[in-house]
Amino acid sequence: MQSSKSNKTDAAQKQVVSSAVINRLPRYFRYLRELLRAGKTRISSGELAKMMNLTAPQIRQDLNCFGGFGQQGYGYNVRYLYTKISDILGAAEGYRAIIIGAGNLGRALVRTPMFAARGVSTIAMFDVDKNVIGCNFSGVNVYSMDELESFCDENGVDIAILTLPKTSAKEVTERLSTSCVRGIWNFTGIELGTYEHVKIVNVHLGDSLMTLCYEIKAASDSDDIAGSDIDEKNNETDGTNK
Amino acid sequence: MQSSKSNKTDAAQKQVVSSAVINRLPRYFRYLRELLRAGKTRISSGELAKMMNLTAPQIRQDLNCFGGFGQQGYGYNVRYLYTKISDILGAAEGYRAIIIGAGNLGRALVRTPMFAARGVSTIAMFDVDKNVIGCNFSGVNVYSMDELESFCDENGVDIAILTLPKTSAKEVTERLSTSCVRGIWNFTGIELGTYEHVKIVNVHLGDSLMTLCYEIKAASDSDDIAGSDIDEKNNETDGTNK
DNA sequence: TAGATTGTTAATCGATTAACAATC
DNA sequence: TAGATTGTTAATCGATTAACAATC
Repeated sequence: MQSSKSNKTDAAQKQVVSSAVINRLPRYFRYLRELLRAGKTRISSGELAKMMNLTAPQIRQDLNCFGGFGQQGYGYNVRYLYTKISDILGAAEGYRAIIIGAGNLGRALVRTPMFAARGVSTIAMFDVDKNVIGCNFSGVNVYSMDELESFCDENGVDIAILTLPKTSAKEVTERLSTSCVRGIWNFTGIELGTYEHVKIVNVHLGDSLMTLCYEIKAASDSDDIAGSDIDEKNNETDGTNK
Repeated sequence: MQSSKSNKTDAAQKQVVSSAVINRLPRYFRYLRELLRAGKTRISSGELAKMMNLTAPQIRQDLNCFGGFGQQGYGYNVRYLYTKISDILGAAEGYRAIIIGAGNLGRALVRTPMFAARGVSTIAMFDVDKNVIGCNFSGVNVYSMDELESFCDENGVDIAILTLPKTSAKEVTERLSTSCVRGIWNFTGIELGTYEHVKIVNVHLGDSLMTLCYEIKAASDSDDIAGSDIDEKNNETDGTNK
């Protein structure tokens, strides 16, 4: 059923893929999973574009950065495309993650199915609080921070999730930078600097909150100016945080 | 000390400000707050550009969408610029927020200084669990979901923060859509649809996690290809989630 | 075959960067 | 005044959209 022709994912990518494209991939992943769940087997770029508030040629351009995943006259096979996008995003790598900071945020995260859905397994939590060390949340044990390095070495940890107080974030990052950890998912809100062997992705919840405040303000501002349509065009976004 | 000349924030903006610019504003806000904290009184576009991994003309262009905040030969007054950006983003509006869902995530959020730093006050939490209703977290009371509409009406709630299970998200959103609430900050990971009078900003933590997975994978891929510098250029970002 | 829809090139649009006159 | 740095226009670059031939 699937085109056996030129599959560019196996070969090196033609050119550097722009970050505009990369940033859309997790959204494709999300919508495709939803389609899969809904039992849809095929989809055209036009249909998907309508769902996602994009244009059909944009979707075709994006996907063609990685390979010819569709079929002329047919469209895209949902399951096939989903697995391809998963591969591109590294969801098939089976990354192992630890959560550093077993407070409310850490506990909230460990319970979500988000990790499993993306091929990431949360194998441990760490904390400094003796009352929390030894506890178990959703089947994940809390270890002492003293065991951080040895645990990482022994278990081949790929990702560290920082849900600890700002004050100790920098110090912990330094410790991680010399471990086998390859990525840090940073919820502390502070900048951690750059490290050669560790990728850092920051979650700036405050930025997101401010975006909401801005949109509320902009909406009421344009209400005030009777007949004005300033910024109304922004309303046609789907509210996704870019 | 400050230029008394053309201040465009008071008047209507010349033209629609692009979303590329809007999305950078919370970052400016963050860096300026940091500069303020560090006691810096003035900064040039060049200095700020270096800090933020942008270019100087880009910063000047961005800021000039809203007004002439700087002074030739001097640069920008940090405090003045900070208050201007705050105003543009609506941090001076004094928005009132409620947190719907007093689980771990809700409790983690209510404790952060994020809200106060952005002029938002969290005035209540809501939950369906009788064991949680009546509790108090960081000085914020948990109310029954039955009281949602009446509380919003009586207290002029602007923002609802959804930290409840996916399953009830849609129903609660419907209820909110006919209230005075003007913005929803959605942590549930599902799409809530669009409403005429309510702005929705989604926090897709899963997307952010996938970005990290992609970067880890891309880094190890380019290691594999000896001598190749594919995608290495992406390393010069500051890791900020766009 | 006819219809549909992709993959891909060319055209357009928008955002970033360069340059420089204005001016503090 | 001289030096510095903004505000702003013009040039470049990159991303999106339009168009269409290829082909399932």
